[in-house]
Parts: sequence; C-alpha cells; structure tokens
Amino acid sequence: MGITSRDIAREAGVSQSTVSRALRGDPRVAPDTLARIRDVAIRLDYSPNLAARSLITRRSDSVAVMVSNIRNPFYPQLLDSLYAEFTSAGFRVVLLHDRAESGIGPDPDLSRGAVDGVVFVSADLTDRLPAKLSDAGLPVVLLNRDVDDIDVDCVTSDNVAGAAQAAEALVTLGHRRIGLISGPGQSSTGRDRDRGFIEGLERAGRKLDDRFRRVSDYSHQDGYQWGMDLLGQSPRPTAIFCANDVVAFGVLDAARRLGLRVPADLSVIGFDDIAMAGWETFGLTTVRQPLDEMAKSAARMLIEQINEPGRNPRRRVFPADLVRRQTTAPPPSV
Amino acid sequence: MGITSRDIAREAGVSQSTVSRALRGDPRVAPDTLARIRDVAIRLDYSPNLAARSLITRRSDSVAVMVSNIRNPFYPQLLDSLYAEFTSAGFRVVLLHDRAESGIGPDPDLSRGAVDGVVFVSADLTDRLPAKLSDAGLPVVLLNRDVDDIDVDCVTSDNVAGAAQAAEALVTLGHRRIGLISGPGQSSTGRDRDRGFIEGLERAGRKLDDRFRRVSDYSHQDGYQWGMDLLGQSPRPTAIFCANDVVAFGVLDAARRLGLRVPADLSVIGFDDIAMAGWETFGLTTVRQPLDEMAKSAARMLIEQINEPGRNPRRRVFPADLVRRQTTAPPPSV
DNA sequence: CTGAAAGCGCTAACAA
DNA sequence: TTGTTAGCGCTTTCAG
Repeated sequence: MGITSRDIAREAGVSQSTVSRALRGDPRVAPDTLARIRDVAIRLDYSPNLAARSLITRRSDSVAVMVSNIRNPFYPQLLDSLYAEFTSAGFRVVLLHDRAESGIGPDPDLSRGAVDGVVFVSADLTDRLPAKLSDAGLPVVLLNRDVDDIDVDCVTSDNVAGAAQAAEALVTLGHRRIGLISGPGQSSTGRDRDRGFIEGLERAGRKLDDRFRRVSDYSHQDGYQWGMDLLGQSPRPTAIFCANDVVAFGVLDAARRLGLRVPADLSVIGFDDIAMAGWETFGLTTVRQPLDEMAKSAARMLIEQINEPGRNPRRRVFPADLVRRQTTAPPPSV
Repeated sequence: MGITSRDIAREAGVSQSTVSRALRGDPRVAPDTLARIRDVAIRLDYSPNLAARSLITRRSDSVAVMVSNIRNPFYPQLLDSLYAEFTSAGFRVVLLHDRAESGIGPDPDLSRGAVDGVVFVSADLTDRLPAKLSDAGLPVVLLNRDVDDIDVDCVTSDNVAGAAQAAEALVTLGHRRIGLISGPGQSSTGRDRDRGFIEGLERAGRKLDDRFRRVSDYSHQDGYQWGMDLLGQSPRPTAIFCANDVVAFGVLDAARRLGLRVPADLSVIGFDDIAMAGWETFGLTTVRQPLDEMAKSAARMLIEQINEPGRNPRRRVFPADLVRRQTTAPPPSV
C-alpha cells in the first residue's frame, strides 16, 4: 500500500531528499525541479506519510479537545469555534471525553506525542490531569474554567460579575423569593457564579434562602428535576437563576409542566447565551459569555504555546453581561 | 524529551525488543521479566511513541468522523455514540467538518494513514469523497445517508416509510392544507423523506400543494424563515411536516412569533427525535430514528472493515416510526 | 541547488 | 523465552 517519496523521486529523476524538500516548500529547490516533482506527486496522488513525518519532527500537528459531555448543547458551539481556529492553523482535532480520565496514569491518547496540545473545556476543579500534562511539558489551555493553584493558560469570562448582574436585575424587578440552581461545586464556573449571585443579592440588601437553593450537574435533566422540586414548594420562588442555559431550559420545562406562565408567574435567568437561548420559543434572559471569541482565544493561546514552548502562563478574562429577553418580569402581584 | 523503550530495556536489563513484546502483551515473555519491565515502565512513566508504532503497523488506531455542522444539535448525539463505541474499541476519534473538502485532491487529514477509517455523517449525495476514499482502500461507512451508485457500507433508517407515517397521521387528523419543508435535495434523507411524505399523502388520496412546499438546509434558521413564509400565506397550511427536528423547532418559533397556537392552530411534525424533541417545551411529534443504535452499528461496521479488509459492503436499515407528542391535533374547525 | 547518509522509536522477522 | 537485525517513510545534517 502506498506511494512513497521514493517513488516520486524515481519518477521525477531526483533524490528522495529533494522530493521532501520540494514538497515542504523549501526555497532552495530550483523552480523547474520543483515543478517536475509537483507534477509527479499530483499525478501519483502522493501525500506524505504522517507517522513518518511526526516521528522525526516530534510534532503530530494535532490537538485534543477535552469536553465532558458533547450532548450538552453548550459544548458543540465551543467545539466548532475551536475546530475552525485549529484547522485553519493546520492542526487536526482529536475529540476526548473526560470520562476516560478515570484510569490511572496518563491518558494514552495524550501521551507520547499523540497530540501537540490540549484544550480542556470540562469543568472539574479537582481534576489533576491538566496540571500533570502541563508539568510533563505538554501545552495546555483551560477554556471556561479557571484553577488558581496550577500554572496553565486560562480563558474565562467574568462569571462573578455576570452572575451579580443577574441578581441585581431580579431584585430590581422586585423579586424577593429567589431561587438558585448552581453548577457543580467542583467547577470553577459553578463556584464563581454562585459567589457572584450571592454577592449581588447581598449588595442589593437581600439574602439567599437556603430552601431555594439546589445544585445541578449542568444538565437539562437536573434543571427539570430541581425546577419541579423548587416550584413544588409553597410559597414557591418567583424567580430562579440557573448557572447555565441548559439548566434554565429544564426549569422552563418544569414550569410549563406545572402550568406556570413565564415570566408572569416565574422569572428565569440562565448563563452562557448559547444559540438556543435566543430562539423564540425560549427567549431566555441570560448572562452572555462571548463563547466564540473565548474559543478562538483559547485556540490561539494553545497554538502559541506549541510554537513557543516555555511561555509564561496567561489568563484572559472576557466580560459577561446580562441580555434581557422574555423570561424575566416583575413577580406576580399576589 | 521522552523516555523510549530503549531506556526501559537498559533499566530492566533486557533487550529493547523484549520490552516491546512485554508491553504489547505478547504471551511468550517470562512472567518475572514481564513484571520487571512493567515496573520500570510505570516508574519511568513510559508509554510508546505512537508515530513510531503506526509507521510500522500501518495503523493509526484512530478514525475520522465527518460531520457537516456540529452546531446543529442533530450531530452531537450521533457523535457521542460513535465516540463511545470507537473509544471502547481502542480508537481515537478525529473530528472533521466537510467544509474542508472544498479543496482539490484528497483531504490531507484522510490520506496516508492519518486515520484507519472514516464515518461520514454529512449528507451530500453529490460528494464524491467517500467513493474516492473507499476506492483508495480506506474503510468508509455512511451514517444517515445512502448512496446507490457507490459501494460502501451504509446505515440508515427507513426514511420513506417514516415520512409516509407522518403524512398519514396528518391526513387522518383531518388536515387538508399541508405544508412540507424538505431537507436539501442533495441529501439522501431529504430526498427519501420527501418521497415518503408525498407517497403517503397520495396513498391517503391527497396531493401536495406546491405553494406549501419549501426546501431547507436542515437548519433552525431555515425552519424559522420558511415557517414565517408559509404561515404568512392565506390561507395558510394547518400542518407542516419538517424533514428534521431542528427545522421543526424553527417552525415552532415562527408560529409563536406569529401568535399561532400549536397544535390548536397549527400541527407540526419533525424527523429524527433528537433528545430536545422530547423536552416539555417542544413536545414535538416526530418520526423517531434510533440514532444511538444507528451510530453504534455504523461504528461497528467500520471497525469490522478495518479488521477485515475487503469485506463486501453492507447496508443496514433501521425502522423509523412516528412518535406522537403535543404538536399535532385536528385542524382548526374554521 | 542537490544527493548521500543517518536515524526518529518502534515492530517483526529471524536466530539462538 | 530472548536477543539481533532490519527496516517503516520521512526530515535533516553534511558534503559537494
């Protein structure tokens, strides 16, 4: 199987190394030699064996993107932007789910030159893998998460400020029984959004009632379940802040299930502003993260690390702002 | 950078090839030799260089999954199932968008041993790439698409029968002004669902009115746009069949925008039954494809092709059945 | 500007 | 059961 550079060399009447040079665009190849080699290469449908190349260059020209659950609509959007950026820089993208991490020892997919770098989009703060890989010299970027105690590149938005805006908006509308469905405690976004929301509430002279507080795993199912739970209480909250949009969709579903009107009976705010949040059916008021920019920024950071090993870790924080749509209103007058 | 099998060999006092054998689980390595080697390997955090291995084995242990637009919620679900199946069989998954195909010549990511096989989940019938790759000896599987004139493995559902069920259901409910928003004409699913729907209508003694017919690219935006268009006519259709769920969501959005109640004023049926279709907010009546099974089947087919080159192409068709939810009802009595 | 030669780290005959 | 040897196909000095 397979045409090699040797075949091209023989056919073009040059040495194998000249073929290699020519096809890599080395400037010191004579124009007509180049032309001849290129012709033969095209005619024989040749392209270089990547394993052989990467064995010698110590580059795989591919990067890994680690997500926790691709079915969660939050990730595909990020993944798409990452993909676009990496592809246009000549990198292949390998998909990784972090369930795989459960094993001991380094992930085989990440070790020994399988990829030139990794973007982590998963959320677990307790996860030591990024630090381990980074220490081992592999370029690593954390996207949408932040970890204080390790020195790697991070791209986030201002989760604390964004969540605080949500709190203020709710208080300003007149809500007093306000619910909170947090993200996982091991995630930096979950933690920061919690803090921001509670601080925002307190700044407005309100305190969060513990009976109105639940913790989700960022899934639609958890949003639905805790939404049903919260809204089944009496008195029930008149507003719920959800640590991400998908959970907010779950709460919206619960409200609909219970026959509550949004926003007349219940206000809901999400976080992220994924594309679906803007769909007419949801019209979700949410805190917008500039996801595409964040992804592009993360990709570029990784590429820079790859091309310039030993850079100092950088941290990039984007603004996060409330966008008002149709799921927020003053509380019912009762 | 990097510990090699040589280092392990020296440390363990054996030859390099014994290390290779031991770590690959070759049975003819003495138990204590094996133990010693394994100890050293773990201590030195060794794992084999994949490029070197694949240079010689002619295997990359990775497969590509080609999708057209990962932001479309249809794909992540399939991708997740494919991923699970491939990963548990020891394959890495490389993500590919078919925008990249635009270039001339074989996709560099697919050529020369970069991957051991490809699953195409994109939909374009006019695309010659699968045939070209397959002819070149690369294992290829088509998922959710079918092409008559090329000989590769296909996994689909019975799109014709499924769409016919949708037509019959609508007619049985009493609808007479029925709209159709098709998928792209170059996609096999678009073509088959069209045919099935029209045949189903005819079998029930109805004919599709061309004024109620639009063609989408399977996106939410097209669904919204054509939904607005169709529903802006007078008289307007009382039911719309959409060639996939995402388009149906767009139509639902359009209906809501126009103040129409679903299903009282308008019935909507989708196709696929992606997870979101079952969310309370949508409650979409749709034709269910067993997506997870289809994906697993496709992955297994590809793996079999990889392990057993030169198999005869197979074609696997799953049933597709209507699932009734909240978006269908008899037409308004006016 | 081009060719010869070395060798990346591994697997896989082939011997012993 | 283990070691020796020969490459896989490429990139990269080093000569010329």
